[in-house]
Amino acid sequence: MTDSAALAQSFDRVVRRIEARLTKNAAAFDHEKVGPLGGMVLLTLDEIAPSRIQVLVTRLSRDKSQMTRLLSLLESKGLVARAPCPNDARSTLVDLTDLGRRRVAQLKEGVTEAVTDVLRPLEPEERAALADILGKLVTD
Amino acid sequence: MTDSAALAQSFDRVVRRIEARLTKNAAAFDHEKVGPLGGMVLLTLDEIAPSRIQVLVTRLSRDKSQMTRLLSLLESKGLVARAPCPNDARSTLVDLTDLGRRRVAQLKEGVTEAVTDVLRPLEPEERAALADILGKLVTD
DNA sequence: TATTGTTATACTCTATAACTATA
DNA sequence: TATAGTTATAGAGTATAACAATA
Repeated sequence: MTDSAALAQSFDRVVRRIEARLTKNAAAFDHEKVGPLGGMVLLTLDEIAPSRIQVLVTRLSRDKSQMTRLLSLLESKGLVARAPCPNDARSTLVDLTDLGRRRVAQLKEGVTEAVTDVLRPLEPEERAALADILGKLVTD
Repeated sequence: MTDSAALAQSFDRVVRRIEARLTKNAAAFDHEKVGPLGGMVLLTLDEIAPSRIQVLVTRLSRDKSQMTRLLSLLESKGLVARAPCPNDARSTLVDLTDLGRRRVAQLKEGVTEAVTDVLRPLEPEERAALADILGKLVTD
């Protein structure tokens, strides 16, 4: 049988290793000091912007109040911009600014380096399998 | 090619989903209110106790000061016990108490339920492959 | 009534540095 | 000198509830 609790521990350990490496080298790529969560939001926006805030909340499984605060921070640093949603006056659209796009590129380099480092023990096929399997878990 | 940044995002999303589910149902299994990190430490001790603190620090990739604080909390709740290491007077051995062992059992049920829920989209072989791959990343 | 987003508050987790004791 | 563990502090992340505006 596959022990789910053991799986949770493995997930935690792998993610913590990645986070620790990212934090250690943050000065090299997190020039605006957006932090781990800020980085995730920027990377996500790079894929799906412009995006409604609620979409970010659901996709990243974070609290909406947290997303509000974080977006205000990113906006104050000139990395993202909020605009009213034309289809629904309750909603707000968030998009990357030009500066935001440049920072995302730098962010990606740092993240790629950390992840590559942690995944080094894997064969290319295993890496591909991992990407495939994780992809199936976050389809939406 | 396999995009490492995308992989990091998938990891984050999967782990956050698990964490969110765990938090939501915490009242059902986290009777001592040890929190997510406290749960991880207890699950780890269930596998490798008695263990030196430094081993926990390395294995979980957490800061040693954080581990000190957390262990003091767990000790105050009667879940773990510290004892001097006979081989090295600088070190401290941590072990689960009987109460700690009982709590771990309950914890495992809650974690198993959350992880099983999140991994439901996977076929059994994919689940096994995931466990295998993650296992290769945390060998030590 | 339900949803979107904001504000406020309390709690948990993390990073860093300084310190003591032992190897 | 180096390692194990502790203490202290600041910063980042998270959960919860209450609120205003719109659907």
